[in-house]
Amino acid sequence: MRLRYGRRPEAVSAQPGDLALPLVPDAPDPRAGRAQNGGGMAAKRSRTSAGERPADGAAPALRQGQVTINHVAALAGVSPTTVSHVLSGKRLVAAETRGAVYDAIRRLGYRPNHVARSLRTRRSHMIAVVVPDITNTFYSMLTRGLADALDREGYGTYVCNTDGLLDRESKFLVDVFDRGADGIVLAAVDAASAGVLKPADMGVPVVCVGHRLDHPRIDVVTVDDERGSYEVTRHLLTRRPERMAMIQGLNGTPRLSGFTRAVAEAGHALDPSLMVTGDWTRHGGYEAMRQILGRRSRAYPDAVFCANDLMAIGAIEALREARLDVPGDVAVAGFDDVDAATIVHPPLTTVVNPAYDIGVNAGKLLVSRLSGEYDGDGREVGLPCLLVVRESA
Amino acid sequence: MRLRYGRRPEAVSAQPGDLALPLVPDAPDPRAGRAQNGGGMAAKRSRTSAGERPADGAAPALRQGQVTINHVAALAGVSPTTVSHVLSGKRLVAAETRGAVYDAIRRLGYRPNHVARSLRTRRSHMIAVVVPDITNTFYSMLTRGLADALDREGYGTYVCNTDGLLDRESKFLVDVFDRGADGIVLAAVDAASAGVLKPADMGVPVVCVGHRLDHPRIDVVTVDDERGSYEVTRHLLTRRPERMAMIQGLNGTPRLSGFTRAVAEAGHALDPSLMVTGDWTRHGGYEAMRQILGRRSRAYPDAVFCANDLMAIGAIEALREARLDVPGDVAVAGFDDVDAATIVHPPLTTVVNPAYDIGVNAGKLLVSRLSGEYDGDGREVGLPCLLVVRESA
DNA sequence: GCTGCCCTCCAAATCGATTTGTGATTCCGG
DNA sequence: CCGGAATCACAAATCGATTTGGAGGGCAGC
Repeated sequence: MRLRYGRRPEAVSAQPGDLALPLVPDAPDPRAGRAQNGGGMAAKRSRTSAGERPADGAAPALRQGQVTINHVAALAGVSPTTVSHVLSGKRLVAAETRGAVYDAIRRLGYRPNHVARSLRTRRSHMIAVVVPDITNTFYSMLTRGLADALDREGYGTYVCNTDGLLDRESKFLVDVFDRGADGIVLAAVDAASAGVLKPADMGVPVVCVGHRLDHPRIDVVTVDDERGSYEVTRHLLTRRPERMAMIQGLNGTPRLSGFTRAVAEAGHALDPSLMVTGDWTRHGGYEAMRQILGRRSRAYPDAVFCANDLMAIGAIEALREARLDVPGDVAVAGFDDVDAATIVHPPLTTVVNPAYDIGVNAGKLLVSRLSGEYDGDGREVGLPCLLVVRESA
Repeated sequence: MRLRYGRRPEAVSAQPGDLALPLVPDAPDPRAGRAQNGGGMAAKRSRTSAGERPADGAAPALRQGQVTINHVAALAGVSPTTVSHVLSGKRLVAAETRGAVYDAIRRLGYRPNHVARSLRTRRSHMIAVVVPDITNTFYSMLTRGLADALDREGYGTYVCNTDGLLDRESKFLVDVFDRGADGIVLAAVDAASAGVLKPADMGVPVVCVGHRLDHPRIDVVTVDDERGSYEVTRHLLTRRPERMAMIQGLNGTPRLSGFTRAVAEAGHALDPSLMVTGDWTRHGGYEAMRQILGRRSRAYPDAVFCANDLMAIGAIEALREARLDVPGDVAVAGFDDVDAATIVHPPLTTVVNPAYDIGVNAGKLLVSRLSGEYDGDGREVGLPCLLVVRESA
């Protein structure tokens, strides 16, 4: 008759006491629990692996004080297998035994080693987000939304800044893959990086932000930029402007096309000299506006749509310098609705680009694949962007 | 006579060709390389571990297509040990052999599994940064600086947002520890969390931002807030104001004391009703300023120092609403020099808080410990903060 | 020809967990 | 009182790398 389980040995020599994380529990002598449980079958265990090392001189003890599942098993008087099952719940374990295990865990302050677990399960519970620059409000918002969505599900967030450089982008992509990230959110400007395809083909879920990647299993979350710019342009048009201008960003098609569509619908003609390009920065917007104002023909535009708020802010600065009133002389609208949009004077009319929601949705898409709840073709979730009218237009 | 090494077998059945990351190299039949090398000692290897599994029905193949060090070894006709040594350079390997190994690596598209490596070496090459909110420019700047400094050294960055909540802070701290982070940067508001001590005591390097933690081995990077506020206050005093006000932040001593020191030095008296507290946000600054303006006594302050730029911006808004001119009626100064400081009108006089540099320095501190270059007591690096005079004061 | 050393490489143990196949009990109904 | 099902725990293999003691061949010196 075995009287092992449920009879947690009274733990004579389990020194580490009740500390949450014992400082030096290096030798919670595994044999302590063993000796008391009747010495039956448990004693015949003969593996020489960890947890058995008594205190012979050659103790490795690198990051010292590691309490392993073996220590717990020994103290609880069960096998490591059982401890694992108690923890994961993958197989039934008698209530009494379970209690003993939990007790041992508490006494030793055991914390599972995630790395070892990851190796075996091939799950790191970490996802990576690749952005051009976390310093940019849009991306930090996105990252925050993502982190919040993932945190709820027990996933951690790993961040990479590419600065929009293609080589950094692919470098990070393989790095992240090698690190065993469970999923990847790609919000880099140039999502065309061949690097993404590897992880995606290797079975790591990838969700892309913005770009629609031509891959059967990559999810995408987009915002309807085209529609947003269309709406804000239509708003500008209600002021019946004579000359519409636009400061577009480097290779930014959807926002441009929303603008042209609205203008065309209204039957306006577009003066090509009023269509200039900025580099998405505040300074770029400033320069672009100066370029517009410096044209030969003195006919100033009376409404300007900027492809993002930063450039709109720069544009307003240039206009102020030129002693032009906003919105009196020229109306200005932006895109994104960053914090700064309400800090400039006058407050910017713009379109909200729901960065936080994009992050949350990317997270959900990822989680649904990771949990196995979804496993089909690439999906696309499109987020609307709302027009918010303030004083600049 | 052994003719093994240097004689990479001509690889008859190394199907995966030259792909960088073969899609399904599940069975680059390990025995292929083996059979050709003379069948000498190599054949006597009898372990049944990975890489030996032929193609029997029960193939696990979770994240399929993993090329392991064993595959490489087999193809190169050497042992896994040798491959490892080639990769790490920890022991000499004959040039010929090395070539064969590299060749096999290339052909198979082998990439080391970081998780397995971490398990053995106890190094994850990942550090964690714990911040209140990555969305806050100060923290995203800090994170960026940190990431840049670490990236150079081959470390990745893992981000946690605590929202300033103590329980989240400690939760993340143990999470990060369990995940095997090699180091931790703690920039959370309440660095007093007992959670930090665990990792620190367990030998994981920790560097704290701002707070001076009372622990012998925790490095700290601080900025001289007190000095900064002192300087900016002195600047305000050059305008010979009658009534100085300050909007301080929740529990923010150093900035407050710099202010009081400067005021006292100038021989001014402080009206307690002109010392109010905001919650570090723009709205908080707005409310605080309204509180000041709404006092019984009609004597408006003529100079206000705000503990951060966000509150200064809010304060300016409140002043504009009250039709008070900045800096004509009242001068305003902030602290941090965020982007928005130059977007408000008038541009804000402030003190630059070198967030990026803080991050870089935190990274350096960490790296110096991780590389073993330094291993002493906790250090402290203090960064100066520069006064930048613009139009608001 | 023998000893001893150097150069290369290998076998086996190890990191700390999870996963299965299987053995041992107990509980039932027939 | 027996056979089968249900329950519970264990041993051993495994994840993919690193690490260390040692083996074997080649060569020099005596």
